[in-house]
Amino acid sequence: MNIKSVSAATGLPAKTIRYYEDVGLVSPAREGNGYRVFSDKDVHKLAFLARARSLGFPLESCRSLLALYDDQDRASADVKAIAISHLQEIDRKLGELTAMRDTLSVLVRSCAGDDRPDCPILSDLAQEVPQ
Amino acid sequence: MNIKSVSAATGLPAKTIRYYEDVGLVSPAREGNGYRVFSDKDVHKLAFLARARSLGFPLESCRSLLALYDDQDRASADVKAIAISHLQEIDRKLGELTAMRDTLSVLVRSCAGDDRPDCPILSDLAQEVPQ
DNA sequence: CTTGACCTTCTAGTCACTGGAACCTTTATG
DNA sequence: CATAAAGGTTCCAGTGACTAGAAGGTCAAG
Repeated sequence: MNIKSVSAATGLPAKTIRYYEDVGLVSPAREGNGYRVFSDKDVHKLAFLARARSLGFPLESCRSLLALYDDQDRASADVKAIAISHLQEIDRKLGELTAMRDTLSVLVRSCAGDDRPDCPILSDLAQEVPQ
Repeated sequence: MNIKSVSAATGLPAKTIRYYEDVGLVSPAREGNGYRVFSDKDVHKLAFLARARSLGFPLESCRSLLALYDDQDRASADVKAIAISHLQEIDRKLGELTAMRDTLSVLVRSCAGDDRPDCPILSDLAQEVPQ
């Protein structure tokens, strides 16, 4: 299987697959012409990575998760710990974004959005007393 | 006012203030010894940037917002347009993160988190049929 | 005179790709 | 058989917004 087919099979861009090889996440074999050849195992690994990335795991966590997947003697606690710490990070970001959203939507609602210069959004940013 | 005081006044790290000068967002004067001297105007600009960044505006939007703030003939519609587009981006990210969170929290709840290897989190990532 | 707290510039690293250039190989078509 | 299109390769540079660290200059206090 060459890179284009793997890209189609996993949904990962070819560039990304090459990048994953660069950082040692997959090691496809090579044909005589230099082309990468992906085994079913490689493809499965890449699909795993695609799924893990789609859940927002950082690449280094993906690497750990892959290693745990390969380790028949793993403890599910180790997997869960990675997932929980990622969940906490997501919650942190959600909190941040929600706070931004709340402030911004109030500001947007209060701005006339016409051709006059008065603007509560700018007043807020400039930390002026609202007139 | 030198960089440390400005940092204290705005909450921005000195490194960040230098970076903002690098990319042309502020242009503090220089003393004979090469030290930056920040006017009240500079400090106000940096406080504006700090506030806009804390609402998640990209630096280039901050640049536009600063320009609009300086332009007495602006239309508030232009400011509002930037804010609305940022709000949409935030909503997009919130949607993404919420979807991740939903999936992940289900997976985390379903994982025993003990010393046994069975793990629904890994099963999901490997796209296996849950046993 | 020295110490310590400032300040400066410069380079390189972060994260996870992505774009593009320059070039090679294979396959299909006239 | 020539050629063109569609695949493949490597390598370099850029993204955003900083941040770490090195090497060194300046200034005020004791």
